[in-house]
Amino acid sequence: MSNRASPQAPPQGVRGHTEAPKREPHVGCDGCLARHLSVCASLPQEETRDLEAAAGKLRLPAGATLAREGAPRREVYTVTSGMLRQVRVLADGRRLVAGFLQAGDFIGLTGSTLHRHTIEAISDTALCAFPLQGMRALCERHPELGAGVLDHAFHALDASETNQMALARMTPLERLAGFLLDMARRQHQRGGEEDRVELPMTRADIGDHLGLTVETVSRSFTRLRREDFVHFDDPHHIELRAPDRLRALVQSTG
Amino acid sequence: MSNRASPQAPPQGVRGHTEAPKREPHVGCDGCLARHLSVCASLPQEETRDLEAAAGKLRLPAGATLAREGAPRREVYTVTSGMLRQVRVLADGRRLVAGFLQAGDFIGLTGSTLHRHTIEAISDTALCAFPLQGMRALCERHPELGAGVLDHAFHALDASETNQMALARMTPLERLAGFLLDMARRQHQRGGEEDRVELPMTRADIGDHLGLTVETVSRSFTRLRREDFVHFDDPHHIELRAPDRLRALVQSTG
DNA sequence: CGCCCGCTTGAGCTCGCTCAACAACAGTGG
DNA sequence: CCACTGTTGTTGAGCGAGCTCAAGCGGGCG
Repeated sequence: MSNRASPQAPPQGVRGHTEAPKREPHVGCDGCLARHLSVCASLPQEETRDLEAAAGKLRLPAGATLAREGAPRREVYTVTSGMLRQVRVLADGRRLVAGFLQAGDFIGLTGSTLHRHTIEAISDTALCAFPLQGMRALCERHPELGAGVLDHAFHALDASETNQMALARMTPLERLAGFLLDMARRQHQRGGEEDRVELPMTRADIGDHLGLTVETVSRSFTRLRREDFVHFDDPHHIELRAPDRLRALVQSTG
Repeated sequence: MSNRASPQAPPQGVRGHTEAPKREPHVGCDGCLARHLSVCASLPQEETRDLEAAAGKLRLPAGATLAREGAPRREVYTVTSGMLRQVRVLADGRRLVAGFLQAGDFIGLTGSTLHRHTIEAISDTALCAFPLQGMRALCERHPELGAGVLDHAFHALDASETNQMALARMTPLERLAGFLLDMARRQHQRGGEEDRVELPMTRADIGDHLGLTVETVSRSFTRLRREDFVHFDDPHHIELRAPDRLRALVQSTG
């Protein structure tokens, strides 16, 4: 066996309690913080009426489960705030975190009628929900929307292959450095500070994303800190001290 | 360093000589062996005129390079016969084989104006080529075609994440077993025998796909053979002796 | 207050990598 | 025709990076 099976997350929620996801009517795309990042951006401002009509707003507390691997899909989502993880689990508990979803990210990049991941909120999260049916109709009426979905699929594919390279051929330190740079870039796009990364997920989540154990993730953080690549007191708020030196660590092909 | 850098393939071709790719006029989709598998299948038989008009036929000898990572993209392709590999390389030579392409597979699943992979023919290969421009026009005229591309992107994404799970959390034996089963399934869809797999690629290619060294791939084959999961004399023609026992090895979530 | 969870650190071991050798084979050139 | 060379696949021996096991610390929550 290559890796210890992570202890399964509790079947529901975290911190003992599980609030049910809260549904609210959609309030309009105009003030949406994620609009410029999401598939919705492929539609001009004036043509969001159709979207708004179909959309529902959804709030998930940290630890809540949005969807289970293998369960039927009824909706697609756009994340407006917070963070979620997409998880696949083997029968014996070995876990892969396929990705972390943030504002603007799209949930529903599959042709399957079933969910391909279990999707869990890491922090308190808000989403826009669109029924699958309505989505199909919307895409026919607004081809740009379909193009937007395709574009997100292409990006997801590229990210997935980049992570394959990390998993297949890079050292723990390189994987973690690459991960931090990627998260920093994405959070900077979303208005975060350039050299700060928020990591609300646990070290186990990061490990299951990078193909490492918790211990190796922790040790790699310690090494990055000791050599002054990063600084942190709280393990969930990382300051990148030398992004360029970090980039040199990852030495990609560009 | 996690892995030895594979010696770079010769810049052009293999076996000393490199024939230039041969271009021929497209002869029509009717007799195409890959039609039912490819994006072209999303168009009804009668509406292939447009496709045929735009298409060119391309033949590559084994070892030839179709595209280089980072080079500008001008066309998309559908594979009609043979096999190719999609490769990404780091500056120091560490290599990832992102996938093996066979009849019906689509080349061009990216929104980038540049190629995301170096693409090399493993065996003699035939492709249909469509200029990028024409493709856009075709997709607007036939929305089903765009949907077909989206569907291929979804499948590629799923395959990529399945491989991520293998790379992150599975043993060499499990990775190889999963790989053989996947190749067998795909070749069976294409009319191959159910329990035979053709592996024209080298052990190094398989290693760079599964995140292993040549030696470990070879040893894993030997183990599978010793325990009668597979049988082979020629390392490129594998007979699966007990697909069900192999599947049990891979114990997925379904 | 006590328990549990998450993070970190240490000690030791194992599995897959590194290094090395060899056989089989194909292509090359004398 | 055969010696020579380079490539591919296989196997062995040994090593070290990352995993396993174990312990401790701090914070949050009941």
